[in-house]
Amino acid sequence: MRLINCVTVYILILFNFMSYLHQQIEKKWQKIWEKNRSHKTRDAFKKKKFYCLDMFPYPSGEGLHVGHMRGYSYSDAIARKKKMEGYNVLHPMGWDAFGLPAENFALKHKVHPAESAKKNIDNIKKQLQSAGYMYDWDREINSSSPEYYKWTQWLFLELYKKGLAYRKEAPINFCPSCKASLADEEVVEGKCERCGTLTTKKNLKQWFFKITKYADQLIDDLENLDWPEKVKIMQRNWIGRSYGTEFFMQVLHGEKGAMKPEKIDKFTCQWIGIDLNEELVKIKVWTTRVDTVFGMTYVVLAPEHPLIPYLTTEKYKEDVEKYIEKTRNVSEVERMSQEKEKTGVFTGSYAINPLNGIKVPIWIADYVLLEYGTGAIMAVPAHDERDFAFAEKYGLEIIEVIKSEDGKSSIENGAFKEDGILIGSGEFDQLSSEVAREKITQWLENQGFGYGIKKYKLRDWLISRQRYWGTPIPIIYCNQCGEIPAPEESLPITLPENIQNFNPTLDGKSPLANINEFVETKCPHCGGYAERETDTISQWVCSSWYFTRYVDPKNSKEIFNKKKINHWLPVDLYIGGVEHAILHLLYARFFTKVMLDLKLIEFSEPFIHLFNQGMVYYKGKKMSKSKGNVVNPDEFFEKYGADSMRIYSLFMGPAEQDVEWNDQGVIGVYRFLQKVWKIVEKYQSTTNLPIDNAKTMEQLKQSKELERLIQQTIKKVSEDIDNFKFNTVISTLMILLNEMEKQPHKLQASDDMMSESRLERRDTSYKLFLKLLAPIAPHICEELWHQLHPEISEKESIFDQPWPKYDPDLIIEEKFELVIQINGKMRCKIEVEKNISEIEAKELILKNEKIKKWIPDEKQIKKIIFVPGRLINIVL
RNA sequence: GCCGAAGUGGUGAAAUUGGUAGACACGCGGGUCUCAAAAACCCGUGAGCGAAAGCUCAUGUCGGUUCAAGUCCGACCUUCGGCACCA
Repeated sequence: MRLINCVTVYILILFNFMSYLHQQIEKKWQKIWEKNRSHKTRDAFKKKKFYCLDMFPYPSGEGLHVGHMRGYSYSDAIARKKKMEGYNVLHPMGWDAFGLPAENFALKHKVHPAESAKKNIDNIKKQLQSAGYMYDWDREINSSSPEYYKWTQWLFLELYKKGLAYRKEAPINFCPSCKASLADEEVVEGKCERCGTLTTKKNLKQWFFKITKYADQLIDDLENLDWPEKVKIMQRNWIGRSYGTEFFMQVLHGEKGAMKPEKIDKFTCQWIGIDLNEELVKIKVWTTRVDTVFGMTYVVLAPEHPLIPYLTTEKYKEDVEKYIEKTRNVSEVERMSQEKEKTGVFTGSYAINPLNGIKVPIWIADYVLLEYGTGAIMAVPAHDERDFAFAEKYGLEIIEVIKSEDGKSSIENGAFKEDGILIGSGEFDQLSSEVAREKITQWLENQGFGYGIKKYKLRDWLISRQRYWGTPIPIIYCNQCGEIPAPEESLPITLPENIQNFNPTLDGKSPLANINEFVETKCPHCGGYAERETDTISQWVCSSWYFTRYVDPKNSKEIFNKKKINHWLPVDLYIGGVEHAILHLLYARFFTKVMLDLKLIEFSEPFIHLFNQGMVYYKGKKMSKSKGNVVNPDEFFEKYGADSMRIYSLFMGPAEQDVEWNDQGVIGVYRFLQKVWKIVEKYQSTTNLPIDNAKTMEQLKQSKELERLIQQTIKKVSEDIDNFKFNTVISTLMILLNEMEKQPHKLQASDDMMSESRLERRDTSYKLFLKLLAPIAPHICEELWHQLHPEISEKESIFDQPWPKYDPDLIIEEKFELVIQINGKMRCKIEVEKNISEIEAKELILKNEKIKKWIPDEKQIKKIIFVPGRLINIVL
């Protein structure tokens, strides 16, 4: 009795000693990996490469939440599997540290943004390290460090030299709360993307990048990318290419032609089509429906159209001025929210339709936008619903010029918008819309009135910000020499660090404008007094090229080494949230195309394969600390370990789908890992037991089945990881583990039913299992791997092991359950040989008692359908 | 308004791409161990009827194609994303 007690105590101690202590194991291996520099990537140009990239985070004070972890866990698992498959893997991480969020955080907490950024980076880095991701920290980059932004400035100058960076005065989106200008892409529903404040329009002289020059390439090259279709569509829509016709119309100011305007700047002239050399001014309109041109009954100009003062007659001057004043004060959102009620005012002038010489009134209305097309439209109320609504309200003429092919169209209930057959269109009558568009455009071209042209919704990218925390724009203004780029050797133009007040100013200037030591400089040309540009560069520019810097992050001589960049890029797999579908991904593609044109690189697209992981919700909402619904991974790391967290974040649901975090869910995978631990421990303790003792036929059969299951698991896990189906990867491994638990005996060479050659091709089930699990649970697998291989040193990692290959011969089942259906309903199943023939199957089932019960009379059988390897269906 | 995605147990979800609906988990119920609890382990778990074998119903709704539909086709409903007076 006492002896038994002693043994029990001993076993208990032993058992406790061997239990799964995730905290110890994870810390242990994180240290060993770091010590051995296991995650360092070396340039091995002959080896096949894999560049696996996460969207770099901005160092928020909130730290990481489990939503971030989800994406990182996917990429880490893939990177690890690729490593085991023999690829040289580049898997770096860095910080998108410049920009408004970081600056706003710093302002709120009254610290210097550089300080808070550093603190936040340290914290997040610690979190990433305790998750055990295999980032090569030697390649860490920080977009706010001078070593980095030197090259942001350098790229700016390269764009400047190419004429792709320019300054102009324009009405730009302005956030009154952030006190900064915003790019179109940063305005969502008329609100600031970051803080949600309603934006206003403000006229400022600003820097732009000529992204419109690449509009066609940016659309066309989407074709060959392995990206989610959704993102491609969003980009296509954002660029918004449409094909149409532009033509000029003569203007009658009262009875005479209108005089040409005196001062309109070059940009605007180009935009709206004013030729200052001509005596009389013309209006340029653009349309995608030139087939409806005979239905034009008026012309509309945008309220900001510069020709308005020259067109408005004395009689209407007051009305027009009032209307323009009114529209100016209406914010974007109000303009949209007014139920699209159309308003407008007549100018008193007329335009002449070049097709039929008919004069039509020129109106002003805010449903026409200056920034799109030419800021002026031909209005065809019969065939455009907006024009229809406007014409009805102001009693303008409606002339029908398109009939549907069946002649049934009617404009009584509104505009007929579809294509059809032309009527009342002179020589173009009876043509289809499609043909008419071509013919009419041709006619306009021949007469010198117009031409066919593409237009885009995309506008040039506004990159200046009136804020402190960003890359200074490397431009100098000299009274004598004008706008001068900073000389390359003067880079980086450093951001002054010792500054008291980095609050944005109200007058639309950057806080840098108040720092004389920064502003005042010498003109690189004449040596005289000059001033620096005080706006900084939007952080979206920093992140438009960061993926190239990882290949050569410490190079101080050039932006990156040519050989390295062309070896490693493009990125093979890019993982991040859909929220960057337009902004970041479009900008990064633009920069890549520019860098190609600058001959810096030899590829035209940055990211071959893009994957957007779904968002993690908590209590039905997006995670946000301010709303108090953040799941902080740190406590879960402590309680369940990084491996459990990683597995659960992959197990929650399909990778591309949004999921809801459930605190209970992680328990399931924690139990799974405990079971893994226990089984391997148990396996080890039975190592010395002679297998032959227990060798019965039943066990042999079982071990053969287990062997088959292992092979099937290798296949399924390998394929599912490649297809991002991690949720089923995990369930497959759970199934295998449950089976292994039932059959704790080992598959060994002494199992004489296995041929020698087959044994050579496989490892024991436990080792195979660990390899399959390793990419998603690296710490526990590394630990158990070493326990199973006491002979190897800590330097040899399970991740240096080759990824398991399955044996196709071993997968095939010899028997299967044949499903017997009657009229398509499953009635019973019988176990049969894998390759049972149709005739054999029929014979077999008709003899079956259960089936006989369902078929009282064999003559009733209409037909029998046999699906080999699956089922047989009897149709009565 | 236009474009896109999705609707399956109490919950997260699987489903060989037209062939056994609900794998794998969470939760819940019952049990073992314990003085007790926790943990762990075992059994059960779509709904309805039945003592049981078993049967019927069930993948947002209504139709259709098919021997066979969660999967394909048509119409509709709901939810979530994106764009939004883009001529």
